[in-house]
Amino acid sequence: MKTKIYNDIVKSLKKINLNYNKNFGVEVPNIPEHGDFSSNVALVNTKVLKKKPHDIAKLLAEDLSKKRDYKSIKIAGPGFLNFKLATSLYYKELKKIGDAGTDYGKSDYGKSQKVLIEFISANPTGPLNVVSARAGAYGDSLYRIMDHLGFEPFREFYLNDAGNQVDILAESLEIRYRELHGHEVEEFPVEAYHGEYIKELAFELNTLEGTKLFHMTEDDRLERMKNFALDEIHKMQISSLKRFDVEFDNWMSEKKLRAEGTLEEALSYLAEAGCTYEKDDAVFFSSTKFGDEKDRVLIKADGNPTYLVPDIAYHLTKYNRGFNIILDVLGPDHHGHVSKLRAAIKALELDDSKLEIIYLQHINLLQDGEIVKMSKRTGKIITMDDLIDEVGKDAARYFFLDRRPSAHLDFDLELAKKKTSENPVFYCQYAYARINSVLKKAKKVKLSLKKCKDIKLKKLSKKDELDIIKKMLEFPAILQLCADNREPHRLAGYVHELASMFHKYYAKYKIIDEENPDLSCARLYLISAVQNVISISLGLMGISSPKKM
RNA sequence: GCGCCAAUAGCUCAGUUGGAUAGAGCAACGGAUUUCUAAUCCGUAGGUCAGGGGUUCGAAUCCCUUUUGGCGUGCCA
Repeated sequence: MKTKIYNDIVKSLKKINLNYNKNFGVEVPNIPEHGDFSSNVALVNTKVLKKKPHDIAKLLAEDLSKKRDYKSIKIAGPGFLNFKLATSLYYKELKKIGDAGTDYGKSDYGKSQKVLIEFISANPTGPLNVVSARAGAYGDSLYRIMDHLGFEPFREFYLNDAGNQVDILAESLEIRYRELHGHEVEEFPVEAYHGEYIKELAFELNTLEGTKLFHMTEDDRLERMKNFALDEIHKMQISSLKRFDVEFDNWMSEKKLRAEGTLEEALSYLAEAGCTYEKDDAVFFSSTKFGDEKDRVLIKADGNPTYLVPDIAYHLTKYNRGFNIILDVLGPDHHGHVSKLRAAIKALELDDSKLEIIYLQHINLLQDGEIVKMSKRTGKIITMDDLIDEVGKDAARYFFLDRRPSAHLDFDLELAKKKTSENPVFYCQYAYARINSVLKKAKKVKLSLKKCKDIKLKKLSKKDELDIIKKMLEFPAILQLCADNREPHRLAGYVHELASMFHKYYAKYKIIDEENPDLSCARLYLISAVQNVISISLGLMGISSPKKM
C-alpha cells in the first residue's frame, strides 16, 4: 500500500513537471487524525524545488485528489500530505489478500539478488548452545523472509573441522578414553573440553572399538578419535537444529577447503597483490595498508596457517560463487576479527561493500530473576536441546526474534514457559486458534465461508474492521523492512499487534450472527484473512500455528 | 590506551532510517464470562529518550564530547 501511494505521488510529480528527490517517505502516522497514510514529500523537496513546502503540497494534493482511491488528501502541519483512503480501496485490497492466500506478501522485491547467509558456524567440538540457538532463529527467519520476497537466499554453516580446536577435541577424547581403561589422569588440561558429552563419546567409541585403539600408533589413534568425535558431534548438531526447524543448504567444511588447495590459492592471490612478506620465520599480511591496526600473521613460524587463512579462503569462495549480498552472522566476540578479514577482501580487490557483518549480542538466561551462570571451561552450559526441552521450540524462537539483533537479550525461562497472556508467543498463537474455532463454529450453523456467495465486504463498515484491514496491508512493507535491515524482529512486533487487534475485535463484536448472514460472511472473510496473515508471519519466524490450544 | 556495541516508563523492550502529542508488553489496582475458546477484553499510571554541545523548517534518531556497562584488541579459533 505504501508503495502504491509512493508511486502515485511520483506519477503526479512527473505529471506536473516537478523535479524531485525520490528520497521521501510514505508512512502510517502515529495520530489517527492525520489520516491513513502520510508523506513528507513536500518537505523533503523544498530545497530541490526552491518552493515552500505548503505550495508543493498543494499542487500535489490537487492532482492526486482526482484519483478515486483517495477519499481525501489534506495538507497539514509544515506541509505533510495526509491521505485518507476510500473505503472501496480497502475492500479491493482485502479481496486481494484473500485471493493470495498463503502467498500473501510474496513479491519479486528481491529479484535476482543472491544472498548468502552464513550463521551459527559453531565449532564442531560440542553441543550447540543458546547463542547458536539465537543465531539459528535469526538466520533461518531472515532466510524465510527473503525467500518470501523473491530474493535468492542460501543458508550456509561453516564447519571448522580442521585446525587447533579440533586437535584439542581429539586429545580430550583420548583422555576420557584412557580413563575408561583405568589410566590415571593427574589433571584434566584447562584448555581441553570438559563437557560430559566427551565422556559419553568415549564410552560409545569404546563399545565400538574396545582396546583396539591402543594397538594403533598415536597419530592414527588421534586421527580416528578426531574423525569419530567430529562425526558424532556433527550429527548431534544436525539433530538439534532439526528440532529447531533450522536447515542448511550447505555445510562448508574447512577440511575440504584445505584439501582442495583453496588456502594456497588465497595466499597466492595475496602474494600476487604484493600484500605479504616474511619476518621472523612467519608470513605476514600487510593489512595495515587496508585500515587494519597492525599486520597479521598468515603462516606461523611452525609452518601452520593461522585461522585467518582458511577464513579468507572461505570468503573468496563466497565471492566466487556470485553472491550479491554476503551476510556473516557472528557473535559479539568476533568483531576484532572482522577488520582483518575486511582488509583481506580489499587486498584481493573484491567489493567489500557486499560483505555485511551482523553481530548478535549475548544472551542472559534468567531463572527466578537470577542470571544462570555458564562456563564453557567447566562444561557447565545450557545447550540448545536443554532450551528446547525446557520452553519448546516455538517460545524459544519467538523470544530470540522479538529483540533486535544488536541488543543484549535477557531470556526469562519462566516467562517462556508460561501459558498465559504474559507470554507473547501464546498470545499470537491463541489468536490463530481462536479464529479457527470461530470458523469451525460457523460451519455448524451453516455459515461456512464456502457457502457464502457474493460476499459483501461493504458490510465491514466499522472503524475496527477498516483498521484491521489497514494493518494487514502493512504486511508487505514490514517484510521489506525486515529484509532490508536484516531485522526480523519487526515481524514479531507486527504479528503481536495484529493478534491484539483481533482479540479486541473478537471481544467487541459478534462475528457469527445467523440473523444477519451477509454481515457474518463478510466478517468471516475478514478474520480468515487475519488468520492467514498471522499464520504466514509465524511461519516466517519458524513458529507453528496450532489449530487448537 | 585504541576499537566495536549499547544506554528510552519500576522491569523487558519498540520507535517505520530525520517527522506532527516518544509507544507496547509485563508488573499493580478495579471491572467484564447465560458467549464464536477468559491463554481474552475494558478502565486507571508512569518519561530530563544517560549528561552537555552542534547540524536544520524539525533530533530519541545524524555529528562532537563526557559518563556508565558489555565485548574485543594473540604466530587461539
